[in-house]
Amino acid sequence: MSPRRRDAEGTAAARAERRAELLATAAEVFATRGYAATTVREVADAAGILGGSLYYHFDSKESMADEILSTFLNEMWAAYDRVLAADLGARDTLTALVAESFGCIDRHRPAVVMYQNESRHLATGPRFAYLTESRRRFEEMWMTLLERGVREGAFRADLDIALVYRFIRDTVWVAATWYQPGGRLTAAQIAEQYLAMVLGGIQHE
Amino acid sequence: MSPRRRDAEGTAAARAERRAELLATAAEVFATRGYAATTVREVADAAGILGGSLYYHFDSKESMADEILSTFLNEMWAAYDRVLAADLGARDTLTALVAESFGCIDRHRPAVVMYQNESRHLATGPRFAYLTESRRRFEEMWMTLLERGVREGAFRADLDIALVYRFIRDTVWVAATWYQPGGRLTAAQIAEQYLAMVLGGIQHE
DNA sequence: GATTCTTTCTAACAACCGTTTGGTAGAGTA
DNA sequence: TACTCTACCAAACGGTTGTTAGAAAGAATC
Repeated sequence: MSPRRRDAEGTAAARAERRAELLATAAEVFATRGYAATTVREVADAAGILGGSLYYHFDSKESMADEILSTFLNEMWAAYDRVLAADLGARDTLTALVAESFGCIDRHRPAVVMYQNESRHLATGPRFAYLTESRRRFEEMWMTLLERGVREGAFRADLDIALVYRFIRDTVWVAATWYQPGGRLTAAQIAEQYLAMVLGGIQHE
Repeated sequence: MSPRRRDAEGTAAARAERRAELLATAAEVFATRGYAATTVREVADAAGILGGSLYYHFDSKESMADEILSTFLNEMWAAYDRVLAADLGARDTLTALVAESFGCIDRHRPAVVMYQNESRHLATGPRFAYLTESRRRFEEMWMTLLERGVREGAFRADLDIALVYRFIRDTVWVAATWYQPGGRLTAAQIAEQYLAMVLGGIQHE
């Protein structure tokens, strides 16, 4: 490994770090003000630079959203795949998936908020086709799990599976809009309470 | 009542009807494409007129959003107030509130979607202060109900009330994003399934 | 049939948007 | 000290935005 090579790697690493820094800032602003309503000048402001300077690091505003969302989704699916590979029973799989989901919210809160609010509009463009594909795979995974759970006798058979799927999906992810890392409850505690609710209901027996 | 007066009332009614028509169109477009991302020309297109013509009926794009949201919230609170006035037990009150909520989604789906997606950003302006007030009152109502339910022994006491509140709030309203009037399930059927899940849980006993 | 009133169109406006271009300060290298 | 490269600034660009003013078409009224 030549010195020239090491330098190139050093600057590449520094560059990637700055990118990640700017993306974190952008995600925060996009999440709080909304992607369409946010100007690149506002993102730059929050990062302490001028609007045009962002274009040294990124091709476009859209490519920022792209990188934010795809990074989050890749990590999410890596976590999900680990759970699925463990090959647990339906109930334990659901528990683990929910726990991982709240973990994702903890680590990628602004990205999850963006996904919730903007994915439907963004997904129309070909660049964001992976959003639609992720959504499809997500639904397939959960529906298969819920059907298996009913077959195994772990879940109630008198509920509409498609409805249960939507309820679980929505409640889990919408938590990103109010969750505060470092708040009263940790992501793990919220996951625990959430599971107690979803599995057992809120009614006193 | 003079003829002149009757005419004035007639045109005022026709005018209000046209307003409502345009607002329904606007709400639909705002809901599907997002408020900030939607141009007034797109709204006008959907209504079959030109962009500038909208300003004969409305002061601004913002005032359209205002009228859409306040109309929905007024009707929602009227329904909620009827439920609260009936003075039922905690469990029946919750059931009735959830049913009314899905009824609101059925009648005001685009407005509910808008409220979900945009209220946070809009509420920063003084014109939309009622959004914040409605949110506060909504939380107060639900928290009071849940606390009463625990006291009465209707609801489990081992759950975090604030979390249960958010859980119920979010799942109910987020249904507006996928609910289709005239679809496989009616609003009442969804409410029924939803209540079965929230009250009893999805786990087989 | 002339007049008025209602609703829409035509045509623009200033402001703002995402983006580009060319320059520059400063650190690293020789 | 001279050169290079990185990260940013300064200033502008064409296009789009919400919005406005005046004209025009058509129905209602007299």
